[in-house]
Amino acid sequence: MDLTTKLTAAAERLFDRHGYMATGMDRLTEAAGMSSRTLYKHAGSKAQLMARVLSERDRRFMARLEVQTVDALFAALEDWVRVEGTRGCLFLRSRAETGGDTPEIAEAVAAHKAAFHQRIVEVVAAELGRQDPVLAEQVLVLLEGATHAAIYRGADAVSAARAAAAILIERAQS
Amino acid sequence: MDLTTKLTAAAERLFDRHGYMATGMDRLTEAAGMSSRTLYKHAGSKAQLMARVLSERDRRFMARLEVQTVDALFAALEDWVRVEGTRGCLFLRSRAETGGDTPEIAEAVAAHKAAFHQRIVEVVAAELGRQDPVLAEQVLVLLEGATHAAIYRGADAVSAARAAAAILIERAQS
DNA sequence: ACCAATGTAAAACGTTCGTTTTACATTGCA
DNA sequence: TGCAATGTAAAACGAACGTTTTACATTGGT
Repeated sequence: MDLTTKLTAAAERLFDRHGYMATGMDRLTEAAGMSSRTLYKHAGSKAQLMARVLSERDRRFMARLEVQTVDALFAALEDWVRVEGTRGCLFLRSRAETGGDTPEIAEAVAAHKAAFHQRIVEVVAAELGRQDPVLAEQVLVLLEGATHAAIYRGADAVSAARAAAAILIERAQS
Repeated sequence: MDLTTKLTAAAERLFDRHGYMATGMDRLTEAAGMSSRTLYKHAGSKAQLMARVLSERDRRFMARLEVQTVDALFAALEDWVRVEGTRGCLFLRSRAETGGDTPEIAEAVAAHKAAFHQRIVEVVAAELGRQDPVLAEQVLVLLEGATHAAIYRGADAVSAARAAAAILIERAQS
């Protein structure tokens, strides 16, 4: 495996499980199995490393949302939390940890959330055959809520959100 | 104003705006307007201070949720974000920042989220005249989702969630 | 009048932070 | 053959971390 890939994977794991600020670079060199010299050659800085973790995560997450129906969005989220666990949204968390004061991170988060919103708008439009910005906002709230409620309510939160979305969609179709 | 109160208020402001880990104790002494000796007499430690911030916030937040209807829960959240801003849930954020490894914080968060869930169950039961655990879970997801979506979608997220909840309630009543 | 409590100001504690540097080994290509 | 690139190991950088301590001022109650 490529060293940059190995580093990014190790960083994502540690930042996600223990927090961005709480993870020191020495713990990262150990987890990535490389010297700090090599780490900095590939990472640039801690903030740049986090930004790369986020854009990599955006790629993986958004790939799962390439679906045709709203219900499939929630099915995709169910798969995601089964694989990744329920620790909330790494994007919002990393931005909050840094108070929005780290440009690389703030930009990666803004890009992801814009894409996320756009995808939902598209899927809702495809399912209804027309634009419905309010319904899209409600689906976004349900997805965001499922992600964060699952932290302490478990996977039931996701299936409850899924059922709620089905009701809202059905109502909007008739 | 009491020194302990002043300290707790200053700590809540800084922890919420800049993050728990990112806020140093020197910034806290300056914001609270007291020496570090006095600060530590009242705070105990940084983690204990955060725990006190959280239980104080729990008191203020839960007081606003002493309502009779689900719609009033969302009205209360609208008021809350108008006053406190949209930076997400400080409880979930502080637990994530510490990886759940700081017992005082983890316990304060668990206590708050249990009370939050319980309150929703009660309000849903009062409105329907019967228990409905799934609907309660959906309302919880909508409240949690509104809180987090509002970070980047603004207050519209809360009113969208409010409208969605109204539909779910209406459907459950008939 | 005095003692105990409570506060300030500031230095110091040892540790850890993110990052850079020094010195050296390995490897792949011209 | 040899040089440039890429890696390791480890020490060092100054700054900042959470916390404690030293020395001193103010104040309120018996």
